[in-house]
Amino acid sequence: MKTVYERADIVPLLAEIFRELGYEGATLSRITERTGIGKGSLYHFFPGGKEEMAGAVLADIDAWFEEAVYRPLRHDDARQAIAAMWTNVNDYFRSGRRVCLVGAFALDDTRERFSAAIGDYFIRWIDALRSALMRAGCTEGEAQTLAEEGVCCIQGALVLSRALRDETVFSRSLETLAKRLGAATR
Amino acid sequence: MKTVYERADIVPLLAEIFRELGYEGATLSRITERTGIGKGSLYHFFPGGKEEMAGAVLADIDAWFEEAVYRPLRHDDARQAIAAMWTNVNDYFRSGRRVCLVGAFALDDTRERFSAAIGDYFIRWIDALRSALMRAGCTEGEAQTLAEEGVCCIQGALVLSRALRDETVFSRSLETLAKRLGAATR
DNA sequence: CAATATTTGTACCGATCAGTAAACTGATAA
DNA sequence: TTATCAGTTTACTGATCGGTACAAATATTG
Repeated sequence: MKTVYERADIVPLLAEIFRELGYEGATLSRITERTGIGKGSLYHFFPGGKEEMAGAVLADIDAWFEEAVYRPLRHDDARQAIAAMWTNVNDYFRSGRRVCLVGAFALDDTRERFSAAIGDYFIRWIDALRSALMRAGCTEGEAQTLAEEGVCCIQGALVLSRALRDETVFSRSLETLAKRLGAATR
Repeated sequence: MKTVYERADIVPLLAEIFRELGYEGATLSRITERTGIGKGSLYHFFPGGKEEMAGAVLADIDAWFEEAVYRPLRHDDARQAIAAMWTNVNDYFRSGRRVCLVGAFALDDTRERFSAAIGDYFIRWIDALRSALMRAGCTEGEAQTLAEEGVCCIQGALVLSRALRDETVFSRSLETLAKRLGAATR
């Protein structure tokens, strides 16, 4: 019996492990242990080792957000895209049970390895949200402040709901946020 | 030449290392390398090893917040204590250049080791802030929401300002937050 | 001063780390 | 059938991991 993978199947598995254990905590042996994928296969797909694995995961996450969140915010109906963001984000982060890997990497030394990817992810999120807010009627300054605040609170809510082991904190924060941004665009 | 430490001198040094490298990233050899304190001394003061070191750091952090933030929020003049919180927190986190170790631990597997300490820290922060808000004139529900939101945004601002390498994000978030809580209490 | 207790430096332990090498498997296709 | 090739398994490397043992150095006390 021998299971055959391709790169695209492995990346989401790696993502979940990095999320749970962090970059330093995700050792090669724990990865093989949790996925059943041997070192040989891992190094076959990611010759650059752990760093390339994490890089691929970050790129995958970025691509998902680009398509599901940023692009709609930039190009679709503004109010609709913002509303979709709340539900997409709540689903994606599993009501706070799942962590934002980009945010987690930003907090420790791992930031130095992936500085560009981490900065980009948040810059583009804030920019996209600001764009939607302006199209929905905010001034540029107001939109910038609210966009920053929105992304900021999402990250904080992930920390807080995990710390308190209370997923209602996350969903509740999103609702409060949705109301505030909604009030500013009508 | 031989330097002699006591436990109380070592804990803040450890704190800075755990902050920068995270729990898994803070290896014994990196600790001795950055502090100049040998393994012999470390295990003399912390027989429980790395886990006891991190525990001592968390207790130290908790004690600082209890005295500088929570107690004033619970017992001193409410408006004054809240105002002091913003400046204390901004200084403590060095305008976002320094990370909240408790929040960082909450994001990965390290949470399992220090679950109680992590939960307590945030519970008590939120409770203390809610107490002050109520004494300043908020209803209980309003105070609870605002307190949660305050702590939540501080954590998010730390993530965001580190990710963007922009400390103005942190200070700006605190100002926005201060205004919102100020408006709710007059 | 001498005796005792505390603190530190060094050498070491087995386990695990990231990474390498190469034999092996199974499918595709000439 | 045979050659090729992507992918897997296994065994291995040297380095580093957290932790221990203990003697040397220093403080403290008598």
